[in-house]
Amino acid sequence: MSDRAGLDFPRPLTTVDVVIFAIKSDALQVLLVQRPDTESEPFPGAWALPGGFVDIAGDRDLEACAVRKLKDKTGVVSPYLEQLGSWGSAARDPRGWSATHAYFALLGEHAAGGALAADAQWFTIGGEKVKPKLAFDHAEILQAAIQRLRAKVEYTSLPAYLMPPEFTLPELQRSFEIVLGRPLEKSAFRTRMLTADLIEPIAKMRKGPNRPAQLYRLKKAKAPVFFARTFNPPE
Amino acid sequence: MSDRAGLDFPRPLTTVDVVIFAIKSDALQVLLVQRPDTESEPFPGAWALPGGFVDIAGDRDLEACAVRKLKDKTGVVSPYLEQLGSWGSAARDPRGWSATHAYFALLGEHAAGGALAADAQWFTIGGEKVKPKLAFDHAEILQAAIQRLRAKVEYTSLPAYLMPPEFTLPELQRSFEIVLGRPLEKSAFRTRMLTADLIEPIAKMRKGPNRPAQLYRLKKAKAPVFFARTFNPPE
DNA sequence: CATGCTTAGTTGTACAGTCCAACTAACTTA
DNA sequence: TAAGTTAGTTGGACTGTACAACTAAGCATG
Repeated sequence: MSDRAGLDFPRPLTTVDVVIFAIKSDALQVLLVQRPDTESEPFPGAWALPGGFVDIAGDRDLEACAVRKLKDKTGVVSPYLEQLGSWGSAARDPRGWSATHAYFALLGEHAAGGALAADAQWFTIGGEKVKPKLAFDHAEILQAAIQRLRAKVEYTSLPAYLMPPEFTLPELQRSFEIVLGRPLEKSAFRTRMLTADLIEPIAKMRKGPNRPAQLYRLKKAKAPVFFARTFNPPE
Repeated sequence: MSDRAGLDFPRPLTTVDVVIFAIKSDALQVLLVQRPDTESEPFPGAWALPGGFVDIAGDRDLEACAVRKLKDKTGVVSPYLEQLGSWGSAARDPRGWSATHAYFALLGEHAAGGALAADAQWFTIGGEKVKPKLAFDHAEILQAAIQRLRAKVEYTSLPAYLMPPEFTLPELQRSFEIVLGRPLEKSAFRTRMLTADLIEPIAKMRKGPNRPAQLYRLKKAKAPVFFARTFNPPE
Protein backbone atom coordinates (compact mmCIF):
# COMPACT_ATOMS: atom_id res chain seq x y z
CA MET A 1 0.00 0.00 0.00
CA SER A 2 2.95 2.33 0.65
CA ASP A 3 5.20 3.73 -2.09
CA ARG A 4 2.35 3.59 -4.60
CA ALA A 5 3.36 4.11 -8.19
CA GLY A 6 0.58 6.66 -8.59
CA LEU A 7 -0.33 9.40 -6.17
CA ASP A 8 -4.10 8.86 -6.20
CA PHE A 9 -4.38 7.70 -2.61
CA PRO A 10 -5.78 9.50 0.41
CA ARG A 11 -3.30 11.71 2.19
CA PRO A 12 -3.31 12.86 5.80
CA LEU A 13 -4.63 16.30 6.64
CA THR A 14 -1.49 18.30 7.41
CA THR A 15 -1.23 21.16 9.87
CA VAL A 16 1.40 23.19 11.66
CA ASP A 17 0.86 24.22 15.30
CA VAL A 18 2.93 26.65 17.36
CA VAL A 19 3.33 26.65 21.12
CA ILE A 20 4.12 30.28 21.91
CA PHE A 21 5.63 30.94 25.35
CA ALA A 22 6.17 34.19 27.19
CA ILE A 23 6.66 35.36 30.76
CA LYS A 24 3.86 37.70 31.84
CA SER A 25 2.77 38.55 35.39
CA ASP A 26 5.74 36.64 36.84
CA ALA A 27 4.49 33.40 35.32
CA LEU A 28 5.12 31.26 32.26
CA GLN A 29 2.24 31.72 29.84
CA VAL A 30 1.15 30.19 26.55
CA LEU A 31 -0.89 31.70 23.75
CA LEU A 32 -4.13 29.93 22.88
CA VAL A 33 -6.77 30.67 20.29
CA GLN A 34 -10.45 30.00 20.50
CA ARG A 35 -11.86 27.80 17.75
CA PRO A 36 -14.93 28.96 15.77
CA ASP A 37 -18.17 28.27 17.62
CA THR A 38 -19.88 26.58 14.71
CA GLU A 39 -21.32 23.07 14.84
CA SER A 40 -19.66 22.09 11.58
CA GLU A 41 -16.19 22.48 13.14
CA PRO A 42 -14.53 19.93 15.39
CA PHE A 43 -14.18 21.17 19.02
CA PRO A 44 -16.41 24.24 18.49
CA GLY A 45 -15.47 27.14 20.79
CA ALA A 46 -12.65 25.19 22.40
CA TRP A 47 -9.21 26.64 23.06
CA ALA A 48 -6.36 25.38 20.92
CA LEU A 49 -2.77 26.07 20.02
CA PRO A 50 -2.34 28.59 17.20
CA GLY A 51 -1.94 26.85 13.88
CA GLY A 52 -3.80 25.34 10.99
CA PHE A 53 -3.47 23.76 7.61
CA VAL A 54 -0.37 23.99 5.49
CA ASP A 55 -1.03 26.10 2.41
CA ILE A 56 0.93 24.33 -0.28
CA ALA A 57 0.50 27.23 -2.67
CA GLY A 58 1.73 29.88 -0.24
CA ASP A 59 4.00 28.25 2.33
CA ARG A 60 7.52 27.57 1.09
CA ASP A 61 8.18 25.05 3.86
CA LEU A 62 6.96 23.99 7.29
CA GLU A 63 8.89 26.63 9.17
CA ALA A 64 7.53 29.39 6.92
CA CYS A 65 4.05 28.13 7.77
CA ALA A 66 4.88 28.26 11.48
CA VAL A 67 6.27 31.79 11.19
CA ARG A 68 3.12 32.87 9.35
CA LYS A 69 0.77 31.44 11.92
CA LEU A 70 2.72 32.99 14.77
CA LYS A 71 2.66 36.38 13.10
CA ASP A 72 -1.09 36.04 12.37
CA LYS A 73 -1.88 35.84 16.08
CA THR A 74 0.81 38.04 17.65
CA GLY A 75 1.84 40.43 14.92
CA VAL A 76 5.52 39.73 15.59
CA VAL A 77 8.36 37.46 14.57
CA SER A 78 9.77 35.35 17.37
CA PRO A 79 13.45 35.62 18.33
CA TYR A 80 13.46 31.89 18.97
CA LEU A 81 11.56 29.19 17.07
CA GLU A 82 12.33 25.50 17.34
CA GLN A 83 10.69 22.45 15.87
CA LEU A 84 9.13 20.43 18.68
CA GLY A 85 7.99 17.27 16.92
CA SER A 86 5.15 15.85 14.93
CA TRP A 87 1.98 14.02 15.85
CA GLY A 88 -0.04 12.04 13.34
CA SER A 89 -2.74 9.44 13.70
CA ALA A 90 -6.22 8.31 12.78
CA ALA A 91 -7.48 9.46 16.17
CA ARG A 92 -6.53 13.13 16.49
CA ASP A 93 -9.20 14.74 14.33
CA PRO A 94 -12.77 13.58 13.71
CA ARG A 95 -12.43 14.72 10.09
CA GLY A 96 -9.90 11.98 9.37
CA TRP A 97 -6.27 10.89 9.58
CA SER A 98 -4.23 13.98 10.32
CA ALA A 99 -0.72 15.01 11.18
CA THR A 100 0.69 18.17 12.68
CA HIS A 101 4.18 19.55 12.71
CA ALA A 102 4.61 21.36 16.00
CA TYR A 103 6.99 24.18 16.83
CA PHE A 104 7.60 26.17 19.98
CA ALA A 105 8.49 29.85 20.12
CA LEU A 106 9.77 32.15 22.85
CA LEU A 107 8.58 35.75 22.89
CA GLY A 108 10.39 38.53 24.72
CA GLU A 109 8.53 40.65 27.21
CA HIS A 110 7.92 43.57 24.84
CA ALA A 111 6.69 41.40 21.98
CA ALA A 112 4.41 39.51 24.34
CA GLY A 113 2.84 42.75 25.52
CA GLY A 114 1.53 43.73 22.12
CA ALA A 115 -1.94 43.43 20.58
CA LEU A 116 -3.17 39.96 19.72
CA ALA A 117 -5.60 38.66 17.15
CA ALA A 118 -9.18 38.87 18.40
CA ASP A 119 -9.41 35.15 19.06
CA ALA A 120 -6.10 34.86 20.91
CA GLN A 121 -5.34 35.05 24.61
CA TRP A 122 -2.48 34.33 27.04
CA PHE A 123 -2.98 31.61 29.62
CA THR A 124 -0.90 30.85 32.68
CA ILE A 125 0.75 27.46 32.76
CA GLY A 126 0.32 25.41 35.90
CA GLY A 127 2.50 22.33 36.09
CA GLU A 128 2.45 20.99 32.57
CA LYS A 129 -0.94 22.26 31.50
CA VAL A 130 -3.44 25.12 31.33
CA LYS A 131 -6.88 25.48 32.87
CA PRO A 132 -9.03 25.09 29.75
CA LYS A 133 -9.46 21.70 28.18
CA LEU A 134 -7.81 21.91 24.78
CA ALA A 135 -8.96 20.79 21.36
CA PHE A 136 -7.51 17.80 19.48
CA ASP A 137 -4.33 16.46 21.11
CA HIS A 138 -3.14 19.95 21.91
CA ALA A 139 -2.88 19.26 25.63
CA GLU A 140 -0.38 16.53 24.81
CA ILE A 141 1.55 18.79 22.46
CA LEU A 142 1.58 21.57 25.06
CA GLN A 143 2.90 19.14 27.66
CA ALA A 144 5.64 17.99 25.34
CA ALA A 145 6.60 21.61 24.67
CA ILE A 146 6.72 22.46 28.37
CA GLN A 147 8.83 19.40 29.10
CA ARG A 148 11.15 20.19 26.19
CA LEU A 149 11.56 23.80 27.25
CA ARG A 150 12.21 22.89 30.88
CA ALA A 151 14.69 20.18 29.94
CA LYS A 152 16.61 22.60 27.73
CA VAL A 153 16.60 25.36 30.35
CA GLU A 154 18.66 23.07 32.60
CA TYR A 155 21.61 23.30 30.23
CA THR A 156 21.05 26.26 27.87
CA SER A 157 20.45 29.98 27.87
CA LEU A 158 16.94 29.75 26.39
CA PRO A 159 15.11 31.95 28.91
CA ALA A 160 17.20 34.89 27.70
CA TYR A 161 14.78 35.01 24.75
CA LEU A 162 11.92 35.67 27.17
CA MET A 163 13.50 38.84 28.57
CA PRO A 164 13.04 42.50 27.65
CA PRO A 165 15.92 44.16 25.76
CA GLU A 166 17.64 45.22 29.03
CA PHE A 167 17.67 43.20 32.20
CA THR A 168 19.57 42.59 35.42
CA LEU A 169 21.12 39.31 36.42
CA PRO A 170 18.58 38.73 39.19
CA GLU A 171 15.81 39.35 36.63
CA LEU A 172 17.39 36.85 34.26
CA GLN A 173 17.71 34.37 37.08
CA ARG A 174 14.07 34.89 37.89
CA SER A 175 13.08 33.98 34.33
CA PHE A 176 14.96 30.68 34.63
CA GLU A 177 13.28 30.01 37.96
CA ILE A 178 9.82 30.77 36.57
CA VAL A 179 10.26 28.33 33.71
CA LEU A 180 11.81 25.64 35.87
CA GLY A 181 9.46 26.20 38.79
CA ARG A 182 12.21 26.18 41.40
CA PRO A 183 14.86 28.50 42.82
CA LEU A 184 18.42 28.42 41.47
CA GLU A 185 21.61 29.05 43.37
CA LYS A 186 22.70 32.64 42.81
CA SER A 187 26.47 32.34 42.59
CA ALA A 188 26.44 29.33 40.27
CA PHE A 189 23.91 31.11 38.08
CA ARG A 190 26.00 34.28 37.93
CA THR A 191 29.14 32.32 37.12
CA ARG A 192 27.27 30.50 34.35
CA MET A 193 25.83 33.61 32.75
CA LEU A 194 28.92 35.81 33.10
CA THR A 195 31.37 33.25 31.73
CA ALA A 196 29.20 32.34 28.74
CA ASP A 197 29.43 34.33 25.52
CA LEU A 198 25.86 35.50 25.96
CA ILE A 199 25.31 38.90 27.56
CA GLU A 200 27.17 42.16 27.90
CA PRO A 201 26.80 44.96 30.48
CA ILE A 202 25.40 48.30 29.38
CA ALA A 203 26.30 51.68 30.88
CA LYS A 204 23.11 51.86 32.94
CA MET A 205 21.88 50.60 36.30
CA ARG A 206 18.44 49.50 37.39
CA LYS A 207 17.33 51.76 40.26
CA GLY A 208 15.06 50.04 42.75
CA PRO A 209 14.25 50.14 46.45
CA ASN A 210 17.53 48.43 47.29
CA ARG A 211 20.99 48.35 45.83
CA PRO A 212 21.12 49.38 42.15
CA ALA A 213 21.71 46.50 39.73
CA GLN A 214 23.83 46.40 36.59
CA LEU A 215 21.82 46.18 33.41
CA TYR A 216 22.77 43.75 30.66
CA ARG A 217 21.65 43.02 27.15
CA LEU A 218 21.98 39.99 24.86
CA LYS A 219 24.98 40.08 22.57
CA LYS A 220 24.13 40.56 18.92
CA ALA A 221 22.55 37.77 16.83
CA LYS A 222 22.91 35.43 19.69
CA ALA A 223 22.37 31.72 19.22
CA PRO A 224 21.50 29.84 22.40
CA VAL A 225 24.45 28.88 24.56
CA PHE A 226 24.87 25.25 25.62
CA PHE A 227 26.49 24.49 28.97
CA ALA A 228 28.50 21.36 29.75
CA ARG A 229 26.44 20.55 32.81
CA THR A 230 22.88 20.84 34.04
CA PHE A 231 21.85 22.56 37.22
CA ASN A 232 21.58 20.02 39.99
CA PRO A 233 18.13 18.43 40.06
CA PRO A 234 15.78 19.32 42.91
CA GLU A 235 15.53 16.65 45.61
CA MET B 1 -6.41 30.03 2.80
CA SER B 2 -5.61 28.17 5.98
CA ASP B 3 -8.28 26.74 8.27
CA ARG B 4 -10.64 26.24 5.34
CA ALA B 5 -14.18 25.36 6.24
CA GLY B 6 -14.11 22.49 3.77
CA LEU B 7 -11.38 19.97 3.27
CA ASP B 8 -11.27 20.04 -0.54
CA PHE B 9 -7.84 21.60 -0.83
CA PRO B 10 -4.58 20.03 -1.92
CA ARG B 11 -2.66 18.32 0.85
CA PRO B 12 1.04 17.62 1.10
CA LEU B 13 2.33 14.18 0.21
CA THR B 14 3.18 12.66 3.58
CA THR B 15 5.91 10.14 4.25
CA VAL B 16 7.79 8.63 7.15
CA ASP B 17 11.53 7.98 6.87
CA VAL B 18 13.75 6.05 9.28
CA VAL B 19 17.46 6.50 9.81
CA ILE B 20 18.59 3.08 11.06
CA PHE B 21 22.01 3.00 12.75
CA ALA B 22 24.17 0.04 13.74
CA ILE B 23 27.80 -0.66 14.47
CA LYS B 24 29.26 -3.17 12.01
CA SER B 25 32.93 -3.75 11.16
CA ASP B 26 34.03 -1.37 13.92
CA ALA B 27 32.22 1.53 12.25
CA LEU B 28 28.94 3.37 12.51
CA GLN B 29 26.72 2.34 9.63
CA VAL B 30 23.34 3.38 8.27
CA LEU B 31 20.82 1.33 6.30
CA LEU B 32 19.90 2.61 2.85
CA VAL B 33 17.53 1.29 0.23
CA GLN B 34 17.85 1.56 -3.49
CA ARG B 35 14.94 3.25 -5.23
CA PRO B 36 13.24 1.54 -8.20
CA ASP B 37 15.14 2.05 -11.44
CA THR B 38 12.13 3.18 -13.43
CA GLU B 39 11.96 6.48 -15.27
CA SER B 40 8.55 7.30 -13.82
CA GLU B 41 9.97 7.48 -10.30
CA PRO B 42 11.88 10.45 -8.88
CA PHE B 43 15.58 9.70 -8.26
CA PRO B 44 15.48 6.34 -10.12
CA GLY B 45 18.03 3.84 -8.79
CA ALA B 46 19.30 6.26 -6.19
CA TRP B 47 19.97 5.30 -2.57
CA ALA B 48 17.56 6.64 0.04
CA LEU B 49 16.59 6.27 3.65
CA PRO B 50 14.04 3.50 4.28
CA GLY B 51 10.54 4.90 4.36
CA GLY B 52 7.60 5.86 2.23
CA PHE B 53 4.05 7.05 2.26
CA VAL B 54 1.81 6.93 5.29
CA ASP B 55 -0.98 4.41 4.76
CA ILE B 56 -3.93 6.08 6.43
CA ALA B 57 -5.98 2.89 6.24
CA GLY B 58 -3.30 0.71 7.86
CA ASP B 59 -1.06 2.88 10.01
CA ARG B 60 -2.52 3.78 13.38
CA ASP B 61 -0.09 6.67 13.85
CA LEU B 62 3.25 7.98 12.61
CA GLU B 63 5.32 5.81 14.91
CA ALA B 64 3.46 2.68 13.81
CA CYS B 65 4.32 3.62 10.25
CA ALA B 66 7.99 4.00 11.21
CA VAL B 67 8.02 0.64 13.00
CA ARG B 68 6.45 -0.99 9.93
CA LYS B 69 8.97 0.44 7.52
CA LEU B 70 11.88 -0.53 9.73
CA LYS B 71 10.57 -4.07 10.02
CA ASP B 72 9.97 -4.27 6.25
CA LYS B 73 13.68 -3.75 5.58
CA THR B 74 15.35 -5.44 8.56
CA GLY B 75 12.84 -7.98 9.77
CA VAL B 76 13.25 -6.80 13.35
CA VAL B 77 11.87 -4.33 15.87
CA SER B 78 14.37 -1.78 17.10
CA PRO B 79 15.16 -1.50 20.83
CA TYR B 80 15.41 2.25 20.40
CA LEU B 81 13.32 4.48 18.13
CA GLU B 82 13.17 8.24 18.47
CA GLN B 83 11.47 10.91 16.43
CA LEU B 84 14.11 13.04 14.75
CA GLY B 85 12.06 15.82 13.19
CA SER B 86 10.05 16.70 10.14
CA TRP B 87 10.91 18.23 6.82
CA GLY B 88 8.30 19.69 4.53
CA SER B 89 8.49 21.98 1.54
CA ALA B 90 7.61 22.60 -2.09
CA ALA B 91 11.15 21.70 -3.11
CA ARG B 92 11.85 18.24 -1.71
CA ASP B 93 9.99 16.09 -4.24
CA PRO B 94 9.44 16.75 -7.95
CA ARG B 95 5.94 15.25 -7.59
CA GLY B 96 4.81 18.18 -5.42
CA TRP B 97 4.72 19.68 -1.95
CA SER B 98 5.71 16.95 0.46
CA ALA B 99 6.51 16.41 4.09
CA THR B 100 8.29 13.63 5.89
CA HIS B 101 8.30 12.67 9.54
CA ALA B 102 11.74 11.31 10.28
CA TYR B 103 12.77 8.88 13.01
CA PHE B 104 16.07 7.33 13.94
CA ALA B 105 16.57 3.82 15.27
CA LEU B 106 19.46 2.01 16.92
CA LEU B 107 19.95 -1.68 16.16
CA GLY B 108 21.97 -4.01 18.36
CA GLU B 109 24.76 -6.07 16.84
CA HIS B 110 22.72 -9.26 16.51
CA ALA B 111 19.72 -7.59 14.92
CA ALA B 112 21.98 -5.73 12.53
CA GLY B 113 23.55 -8.97 11.40
CA GLY B 114 20.35 -10.45 10.08
CA ALA B 115 18.96 -10.72 6.55
CA LEU B 116 17.81 -7.54 4.89
CA ALA B 117 15.20 -6.82 2.24
CA ALA B 118 16.65 -7.29 -1.24
CA ASP B 119 16.90 -3.56 -1.90
CA ALA B 120 18.56 -2.69 1.42
CA GLN B 121 22.23 -2.39 2.30
CA TRP B 122 24.42 -1.09 5.14
CA PHE B 123 26.72 1.83 4.43
CA THR B 124 29.58 3.15 6.50
CA ILE B 125 29.22 6.69 7.75
CA GLY B 126 32.17 9.03 7.18
CA GLY B 127 31.92 12.33 9.00
CA GLU B 128 28.29 13.27 8.64
CA LYS B 129 27.51 11.50 5.40
CA VAL B 130 27.74 8.37 3.26
CA LYS B 131 29.46 7.80 -0.05
CA PRO B 132 26.42 7.60 -2.35
CA LYS B 133 24.52 10.73 -3.23
CA LEU B 134 21.10 10.33 -1.68
CA ALA B 135 17.62 10.92 -3.08
CA PHE B 136 15.37 13.83 -2.04
CA ASP B 137 16.68 15.71 0.99
CA HIS B 138 17.81 12.49 2.63
CA ALA B 139 21.42 13.62 2.93
CA GLU B 140 20.19 16.51 5.05
CA ILE B 141 18.02 14.22 7.15
CA LEU B 142 20.89 11.77 7.61
CA GLN B 143 23.17 14.61 8.70
CA ALA B 144 20.60 15.78 11.23
CA ALA B 145 20.29 12.25 12.57
CA ILE B 146 24.04 11.84 12.93
CA GLN B 147 24.35 15.19 14.68
CA ARG B 148 21.43 14.33 16.97
CA LEU B 149 22.87 10.93 17.84
CA ARG B 150 26.35 12.31 18.51
CA ALA B 151 25.02 15.17 20.61
CA LYS B 152 22.99 12.76 22.72
CA VAL B 153 25.88 10.32 23.13
CA GLU B 154 27.78 13.07 24.97
CA TYR B 155 25.30 12.90 27.85
CA THR B 156 23.30 9.67 27.58
CA SER B 157 23.72 5.92 27.41
CA LEU B 158 22.39 5.58 23.86
CA PRO B 159 25.22 3.46 22.38
CA ALA B 160 24.20 0.68 24.76
CA TYR B 161 21.41 -0.04 22.29
CA LEU B 162 24.02 -0.76 19.61
CA MET B 163 25.66 -3.56 21.62
CA PRO B 164 25.12 -7.33 21.56
CA PRO B 165 23.29 -8.85 24.55
CA GLU B 166 26.55 -9.33 26.50
CA PHE B 167 29.51 -7.02 26.41
CA THR B 168 32.56 -5.85 28.33
CA LEU B 169 33.13 -2.31 29.50
CA PRO B 170 35.95 -1.74 27.03
CA GLU B 171 33.60 -2.94 24.26
CA LEU B 172 30.91 -0.54 25.44
CA GLN B 173 33.45 2.25 25.56
CA ARG B 174 34.47 1.42 22.03
CA SER B 175 30.91 1.80 20.82
CA PHE B 176 30.78 5.33 22.30
CA GLU B 177 34.10 6.15 20.67
CA ILE B 178 32.95 4.85 17.29
CA VAL B 179 29.84 7.01 17.33
CA LEU B 180 31.62 10.09 18.61
CA GLY B 181 34.70 9.56 16.46
CA ARG B 182 37.14 10.17 19.27
CA PRO B 183 38.67 8.34 22.23
CA LEU B 184 37.18 8.68 25.73
CA GLU B 185 38.98 8.61 29.04
CA LYS B 186 38.73 5.14 30.52
CA SER B 187 38.32 5.81 34.21
CA ALA B 188 35.71 8.54 33.75
CA PHE B 189 33.83 6.29 31.37
CA ARG B 190 33.90 3.37 33.82
CA THR B 191 32.74 5.57 36.67
CA ARG B 192 29.90 6.88 34.48
CA MET B 193 28.69 3.48 33.36
CA LEU B 194 29.10 1.69 36.69
CA THR B 195 27.37 4.35 38.80
CA ALA B 196 24.42 4.69 36.43
CA ASP B 197 21.42 2.40 36.78
CA LEU B 198 22.14 0.88 33.39
CA ILE B 199 24.12 -2.37 33.31
CA GLU B 200 24.68 -5.33 35.57
CA PRO B 201 27.54 -7.86 35.61
CA ILE B 202 26.84 -11.44 34.61
CA ALA B 203 28.62 -14.52 35.96
CA LYS B 204 30.85 -14.87 32.90
CA MET B 205 34.11 -13.40 31.64
CA ARG B 206 35.24 -12.61 28.15
CA LYS B 207 38.37 -14.67 27.42
CA GLY B 208 40.72 -12.98 25.04
CA PRO B 209 44.45 -12.73 24.33
CA ASN B 210 44.98 -10.58 27.42
CA ARG B 211 43.39 -10.27 30.82
CA PRO B 212 39.84 -11.66 30.97
CA ALA B 213 37.12 -9.01 31.10
CA GLN B 214 33.88 -8.99 33.09
CA LEU B 215 30.80 -9.34 30.93
CA TYR B 216 27.77 -7.11 31.50
CA ARG B 217 24.29 -6.90 30.16
CA LEU B 218 21.69 -4.11 30.04
CA LYS B 219 19.30 -4.09 32.96
CA LYS B 220 15.75 -5.08 32.03
CA ALA B 221 13.47 -2.73 30.09
CA LYS B 222 16.06 -0.06 30.24
CA ALA B 223 15.23 3.49 29.22
CA PRO B 224 18.24 5.58 28.25
CA VAL B 225 20.14 7.10 31.15
CA PHE B 226 20.80 10.85 31.17
CA PHE B 227 23.98 12.18 32.79
CA ALA B 228 24.31 15.58 34.41
CA ARG B 229 27.40 16.49 32.46
CA THR B 230 28.80 15.91 28.99
CA PHE B 231 32.19 14.44 28.26
CA ASN B 232 34.69 17.22 27.78
CA PRO B 233 34.76 18.39 24.17
CA PRO B 234 37.80 17.52 22.07
CA GLU B 235 40.25 20.44 21.62
C1' DC C 1 22.04 59.99 62.55
C1' DA C 2 21.98 55.10 63.68
C1' DT C 3 19.83 50.85 63.04
C1' DG C 4 17.57 47.30 60.63
C1' DC C 5 15.97 45.39 56.51
C1' DT C 6 16.32 44.20 51.74
C1' DT C 7 18.43 43.05 47.45
C1' DA C 8 22.95 43.11 44.52
C1' DG C 9 27.25 41.28 44.20
C1' DT C 10 31.41 38.56 46.07
C1' DT C 11 34.19 34.94 48.29
C1' DG C 12 35.89 30.58 50.45
C1' DT C 13 34.84 25.83 50.82
C1' DA C 14 32.77 21.30 49.79
C1' DC C 15 31.23 18.27 46.33
C1' DA C 16 30.56 15.27 42.03
C1' DG C 17 32.39 13.75 38.14
C1' DT C 18 35.85 14.31 34.13
C1' DC C 19 40.67 13.92 32.88
C1' DC C 20 45.42 12.32 33.42
C1' DA C 21 49.28 9.58 34.89
C1' DA C 22 50.59 5.77 37.13
C1' DC C 23 49.80 1.53 39.00
C1' DT C 24 48.41 -3.61 39.65
C1' DA C 25 46.19 -7.82 37.53
C1' DA C 26 45.99 -11.39 34.16
C1' DC C 27 47.03 -13.19 30.09
C1' DT C 28 50.31 -14.47 25.75
C1' DT C 29 54.67 -14.85 23.40
C1' DA C 30 59.57 -15.31 22.83
C1' DT D 1 61.61 -14.86 33.09
C1' DA D 2 60.82 -10.62 30.68
C1' DA D 3 58.19 -7.91 27.69
C1' DG D 4 53.99 -6.60 25.71
C1' DT D 5 49.07 -6.08 25.83
C1' DT D 6 44.53 -5.21 27.65
C1' DA D 7 41.45 -5.03 32.06
C1' DG D 8 40.74 -2.74 36.12
C1' DT D 9 42.14 0.65 39.96
C1' DT D 10 43.85 4.81 42.35
C1' DG D 11 45.51 9.55 43.63
C1' DG D 12 45.54 14.15 42.24
C1' DA D 13 44.15 18.18 39.26
C1' DC D 14 40.38 20.46 37.18
C1' DT D 15 35.56 22.36 36.26
C1' DG D 16 31.53 24.21 37.66
C1' DT D 17 27.46 23.69 41.02
C1' DA D 18 25.83 24.43 45.75
C1' DC D 19 26.20 26.49 50.25
C1' DA D 20 27.16 29.74 53.88
C1' DA D 21 28.81 33.92 54.89
C1' DC D 22 30.19 38.27 53.76
C1' DT D 23 30.32 43.29 51.86
C1' DA D 24 27.86 46.94 49.08
C1' DA D 25 24.14 50.04 48.35
C1' DG D 26 19.89 51.55 48.89
C1' DC D 27 15.38 52.72 51.88
C1' DA D 28 12.45 53.35 56.04
C1' DT D 29 11.94 54.14 60.82
C1' DG D 30 12.81 55.80 65.45
